[in-house]
Amino acid sequence: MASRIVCAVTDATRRAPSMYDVAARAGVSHQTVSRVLNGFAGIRPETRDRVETAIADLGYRPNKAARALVTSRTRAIGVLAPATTDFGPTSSLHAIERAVRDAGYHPLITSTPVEAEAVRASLEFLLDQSIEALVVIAPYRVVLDELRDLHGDLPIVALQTGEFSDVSAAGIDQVAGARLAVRHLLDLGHRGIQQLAGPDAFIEAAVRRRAVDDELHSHGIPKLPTLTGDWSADSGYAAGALVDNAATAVVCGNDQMALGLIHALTDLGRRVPQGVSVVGFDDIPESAHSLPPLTTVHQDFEEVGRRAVHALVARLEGRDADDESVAVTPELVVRASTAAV
Amino acid sequence: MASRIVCAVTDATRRAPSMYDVAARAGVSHQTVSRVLNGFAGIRPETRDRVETAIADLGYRPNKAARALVTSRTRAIGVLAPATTDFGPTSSLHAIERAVRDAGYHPLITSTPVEAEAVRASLEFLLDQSIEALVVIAPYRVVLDELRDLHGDLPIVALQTGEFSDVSAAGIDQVAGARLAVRHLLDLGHRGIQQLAGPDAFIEAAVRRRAVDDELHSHGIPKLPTLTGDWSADSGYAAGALVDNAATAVVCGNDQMALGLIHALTDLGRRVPQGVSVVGFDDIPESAHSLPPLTTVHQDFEEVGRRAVHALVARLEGRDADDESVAVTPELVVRASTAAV
DNA sequence: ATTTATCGGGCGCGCTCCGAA
DNA sequence: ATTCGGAGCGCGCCCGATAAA
Repeated sequence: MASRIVCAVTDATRRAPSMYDVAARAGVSHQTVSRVLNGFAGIRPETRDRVETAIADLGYRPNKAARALVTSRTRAIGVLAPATTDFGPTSSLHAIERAVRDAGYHPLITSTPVEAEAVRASLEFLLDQSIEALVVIAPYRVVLDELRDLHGDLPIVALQTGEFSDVSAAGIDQVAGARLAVRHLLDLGHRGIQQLAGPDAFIEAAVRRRAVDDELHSHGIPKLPTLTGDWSADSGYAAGALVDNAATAVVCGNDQMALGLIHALTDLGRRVPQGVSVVGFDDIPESAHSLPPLTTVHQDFEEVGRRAVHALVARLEGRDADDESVAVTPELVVRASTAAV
Repeated sequence: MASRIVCAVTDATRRAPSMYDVAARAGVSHQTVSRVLNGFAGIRPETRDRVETAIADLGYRPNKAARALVTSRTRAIGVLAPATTDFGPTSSLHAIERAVRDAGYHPLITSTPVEAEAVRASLEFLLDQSIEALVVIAPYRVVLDELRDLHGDLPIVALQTGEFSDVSAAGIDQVAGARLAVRHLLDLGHRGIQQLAGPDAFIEAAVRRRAVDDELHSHGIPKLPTLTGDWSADSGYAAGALVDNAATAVVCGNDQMALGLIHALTDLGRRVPQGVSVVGFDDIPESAHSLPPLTTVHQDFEEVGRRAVHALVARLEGRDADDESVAVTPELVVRASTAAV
């Protein structure tokens, strides 16, 4: 009893109020408080009122840790996001966080540098927080490799993984995108079509690269050496010097590289689109206002994020996901960086 | 006893192992397990080994909820980030998350649409998770308004708030940035300098706008009507039609608007920089490769994030923050969108 | 006997669930 | 029809126990 009193005094140093404090103030038992908190039926309105005002008066907030402990549920869904400022992953991230929240779960986001070590650490962290599921924005091979070793019973969904199939995935239909870009160039009469691809460490880059090659090949277009960048505008600029003389068009793995490429081409005295047509991939917001405005393959990253979460939550709640792997169809946005040959 | 057994059977359906399971397997008490877990001294190496292999064998992970419950500490730091794909906030976000983690805390990120309702909801969420501190990427007035009503004893730091002073803040020295931009133009001989500012709802936009005005005024430059955009390249494009005929230079509130503006100007037959010089703000990665490459005020968003976290953690741990409000100095990056008049 | 190293038992954190009043 | 008491979730802390020196 003495300790109780001491405790009450110590409380002056602002300990968070507990259920019992609320109960005491409302003149009910802790159980009744719990009931109104969790919206159970069978509470007399008057009692409910008393409890609710007590809650308000005390500024009481249920302790999530205690709840998680007893229910052994956290309702937390981990999100592993690459620590980049790229438009794609970032758009997806916001959409994911939104969708997770809307589904009644708590997103637990980790932004992770793209190296095995860091990915592993982030995964560890998320596991430590006892997440109930995981969504991975995983354009990188490294990330997927780490995922493989994961504890088996954690529902996982991955985004933008190309055709990777060990875990359920959502992404853009890269083959369709590549087709869109190439056909557009073909329609314009181009035959000297070169590719500036993203780094192979990105699964989507590889898929995209192959899809472009295939499409080119199936139309009997002779293959020019494939250029490779690292997604950055700088690398696109560097690639500019290597564009084949026979090329009248270049299809780029993303918009940033396309922008850099156009810059380089211009510096080199080759005009876009008069001399060389350039098509990008992604449709970042700046692309509409580059000079010339960039023709590109639009991808709805937010939609990808949303669908991924829906599939995951469906699985989590036992509902059958309509489809394990969801592919969002890209769209070609024709602007001024491409012209008839 | 019977229930115990039922429980043990039920365990086959994979309940996470507890400390007691580890203890049993290692032939020690739970207390000893706790000790090795928390790196206490006074454990015989041999005992420690036994415990550690038991942990590994079982794949045991301490239950954070239980720990949080008993220590009444979460080591979680909330991060309120705007749900945009803008370069600035995004860079800061990653830097913050990194810094928080490095300081031994857990970042709890919420990305939040920029409206009072959503901000309030995010704040509620974070508070519910009993975070120990909060870092807010708060370029918006709405966000700061919500912050005011917050429970008093939560350490808070805000980023990119202009000169806001109710909470401790970190940001770029906007006045210095504005000065850099204006002086550069002045040095180039410009006298007809117009401003394309960001929306007033963003504190930094307002600060920046006033700083530019002040600088212009103090040099006796006549004021041309200030244009306003919403940060987007589209709004910059729209503003292009409104550029004053007397203007030989425009200083823009960010790079995206500058890009849009240049696009519009070009469409309108005014060349950049020959006809009009344009300077941006931020130095987003694309700016180096726009045509013409953009002269802009570089801001180190990551540094801002890092410093904010350092200040916060210092406060959290009782160490005196060296300085309550930290300002990072911006740099002018001269490229090709500005030229002598 | 008195210290020193090593270990264990019990209590309670705030909550939800179960059975009883 | 409402409300209450008690048990226990997994863990850390306080204190006491044991063996070693």
